[in-house]
Amino acid sequence: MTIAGPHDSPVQSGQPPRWERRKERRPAELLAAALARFVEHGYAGTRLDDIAASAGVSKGTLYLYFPNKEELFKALVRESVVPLLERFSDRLASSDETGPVLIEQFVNTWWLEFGSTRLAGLCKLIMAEAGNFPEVARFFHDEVIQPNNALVAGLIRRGIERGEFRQVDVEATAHVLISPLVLKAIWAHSFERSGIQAESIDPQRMLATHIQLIQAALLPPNR
Amino acid sequence: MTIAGPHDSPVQSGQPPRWERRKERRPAELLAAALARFVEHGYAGTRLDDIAASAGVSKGTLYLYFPNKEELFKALVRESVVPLLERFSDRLASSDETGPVLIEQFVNTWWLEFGSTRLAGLCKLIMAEAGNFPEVARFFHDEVIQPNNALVAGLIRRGIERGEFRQVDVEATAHVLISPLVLKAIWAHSFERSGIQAESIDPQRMLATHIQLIQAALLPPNR
Amino acid sequence: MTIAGPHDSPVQSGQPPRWERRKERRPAELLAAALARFVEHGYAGTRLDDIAASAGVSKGTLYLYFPNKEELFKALVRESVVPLLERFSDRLASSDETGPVLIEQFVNTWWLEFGSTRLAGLCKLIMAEAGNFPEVARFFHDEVIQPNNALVAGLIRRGIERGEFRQVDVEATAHVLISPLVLKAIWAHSFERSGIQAESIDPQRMLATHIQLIQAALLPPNR
Amino acid sequence: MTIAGPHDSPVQSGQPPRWERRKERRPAELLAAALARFVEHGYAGTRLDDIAASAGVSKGTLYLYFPNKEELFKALVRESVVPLLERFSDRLASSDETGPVLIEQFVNTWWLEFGSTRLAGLCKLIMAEAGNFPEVARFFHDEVIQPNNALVAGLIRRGIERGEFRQVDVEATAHVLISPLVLKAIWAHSFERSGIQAESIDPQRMLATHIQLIQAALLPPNR
DNA sequence: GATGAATGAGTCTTCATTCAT
DNA sequence: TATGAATGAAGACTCATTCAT
Repeated sequence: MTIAGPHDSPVQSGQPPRWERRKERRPAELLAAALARFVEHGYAGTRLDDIAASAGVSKGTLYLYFPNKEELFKALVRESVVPLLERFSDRLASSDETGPVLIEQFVNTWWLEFGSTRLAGLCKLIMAEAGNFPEVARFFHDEVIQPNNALVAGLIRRGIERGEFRQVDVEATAHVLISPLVLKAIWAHSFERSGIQAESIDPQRMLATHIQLIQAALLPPNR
Repeated sequence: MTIAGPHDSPVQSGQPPRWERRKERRPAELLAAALARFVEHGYAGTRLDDIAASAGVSKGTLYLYFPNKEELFKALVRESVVPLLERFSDRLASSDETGPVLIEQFVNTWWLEFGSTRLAGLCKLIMAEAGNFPEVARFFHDEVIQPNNALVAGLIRRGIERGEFRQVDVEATAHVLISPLVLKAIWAHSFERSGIQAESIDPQRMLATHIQLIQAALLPPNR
Repeated sequence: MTIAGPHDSPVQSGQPPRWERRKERRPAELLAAALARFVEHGYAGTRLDDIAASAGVSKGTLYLYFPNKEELFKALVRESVVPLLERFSDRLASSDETGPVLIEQFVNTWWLEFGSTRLAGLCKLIMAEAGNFPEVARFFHDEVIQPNNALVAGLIRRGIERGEFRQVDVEATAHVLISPLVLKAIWAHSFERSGIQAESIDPQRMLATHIQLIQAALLPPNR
Repeated sequence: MTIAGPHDSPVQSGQPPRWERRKERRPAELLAAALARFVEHGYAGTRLDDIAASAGVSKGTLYLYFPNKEELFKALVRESVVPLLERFSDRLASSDETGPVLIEQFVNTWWLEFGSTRLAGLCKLIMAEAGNFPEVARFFHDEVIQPNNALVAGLIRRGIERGEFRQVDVEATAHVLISPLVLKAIWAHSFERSGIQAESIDPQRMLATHIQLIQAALLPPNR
């Protein structure tokens, strides 16, 4: 994450540059604190006081970096989205593995790098606030969900073209493929956070099954 | 209690009365209005004034039926859940169709009777508010999600026992089977509500694909 | 207490008149309930709902007899005051006992007929609400307190004239004489109501001492 | 904490700041304003808006110092009581004057330092609200009234032991001695505040008479 | 008359935002 | 910069009052 302050303070000569970096990191720290709070309590349910406290600064400091709560929220989404975008595309697009292997890689990588991180809460958050912040929802959809779907669709389409997968509705299949990942990630930030883990299934176990099922489902009717 | 639509008072011609008594129907009307508002704006983001207005009553009237906002919310969940519980279990459990057909029936019925209704928003709502209302989340999990999972798991297990399905991790497969349904239902109340329907896939199309895929995935390896 | 309704319902011939009296008594019952509530919780702290409930009628019924809360309160004071006015004056003014005996009679009678009754709470109530209802306070002062003081002052003045008491500041002495009675009566509706009775002194004991002290204090410097 | 008068900010010339920090003095100022308002209108009849306005701050500021109206009220009683406690005890307990002189001193001091101050209204207030705040009433009784009674009882008992006073019921006499003081103090915050001063007697005049009477009443029967 | 459901102005309380320090 | 005291608009909730039944 590369969130920089609005001003780059001129480094005093002789000063150890390490301390300057602290100031540059402030906004990112604030956004991290905000993400955690927003995910847990929702937008309206989160007080700026809480965000400030959990970031270890005073309430007023937030206003040095963000003009108001709404902009803080939007910045949060914007900045959090950037790293998501760069994660998979390159890696998977240029891989020369076979379709089934690519699917396995995608599922595992997605979970590892997104589903299991606190960023997954972002997805829940945005869905919950879509009614209040349509532009944010659109932004997230256009920048994250749509590309992600396209990526998966690409994998499947490539597999079909190569004869590794049977003919299916590519877009619909992409949705089906992604759904268990997304839902499990969201789940982790709602029910499972609230101590409801009894019957909850271990993600690895579910993902392994999911991979097997989807691979079997896509097997071409060869022979 | 079935949550009714809002306000259709058969006012006789003449001067319209400033208000009228509807002790019986009121609670359901209020809950219906509350559901719509809560789903759209979240718990904290919804004003009681709005709920009241959208139910066609004044603010004070809400307090005749519910002691406060939180109890209104809990009542909403409680009352909405009851009809959900009775929907599928009986029908599917006693069916004598084959496994693949049962799955198709389940998916279609689930979508028809839950996923495509406004009650689906309840799921999103509760997930969003799980952090603020753990008891509500637990209630919903115990009364709706868990039984639903068990129902699906039962279908799969029966299919395996009958040799209609191959051996799989039953619970994990149930999750995988349900996820696209749930996510699509949630989706409908977030992104798609916000006018983001461009790339959105028609539910029927996705569900049809989902059914095909899961049926294929569960096909026993015989022959 | 002779509180009558605003309308005297014409007695149907043949009807047992006892039942009609019920309706006539309504307002008095309502005022009695109101007095108890107002004394306990103050004017603003008392809900009309409570008064109605404690009188065994519905809220709306109050409005059949009193136009609003304030008028109910004023009626309460007005009606309660009437019996107070007639209590002592005649009896004591026309007595031919000696001064010390009259004082003893006054103290005991006052306590018996006013201080120990629920009407004593009225005094506390009016004092508490004097800031909000100056007219009521003035009314009570002019109709109750002032005459009462005058009565006591008259007793003392007569005693002095007869040589039963020594020369004193008559009005000031009247105040001193009445104060312990009033304060004890008020006390009974505040601290002692709240379960604070531990160190509280039995009224009879205090009054007996009070009588002795005031008699001794007024003893003429005879011999 | 001594409850201070309201607001005398030494604003420098130039543009007056919209508000200024006074973390130290604020609580006392707020309590002073609250006392005045509560005494005049009672607890329920006082709006926090009014207290704030009369303290020269905004409504929200009250909540920086007190969590809610009830706690503000309790803090008011608590803080106001402390100075009362320290007023008389030391002075009178260690005096070596004779009994009659001590009584005169007590009456005059009590009036000067309590009865004639705005704190006297506190007594009326607490009596009026005893029904709604029993704990407050008990606190006030235990911390103020009871010690005060004990102090007076001590004076009388000492006088009896020294032969300066005749044998009397000590506790009852203490009540009788204090009553005119308390009632006059309460009076000043009810009827006399409402412009009913016509027939009201000057406190000095009444207290002088009270002192004479009680001294005469306690005179030992010797000689 | 009597009831109590419905109303809405009025209060308490919260919290995003400002600004003196 | 950073702080946190102060603000005031907004929202939850109450309750005197009205009015359909």
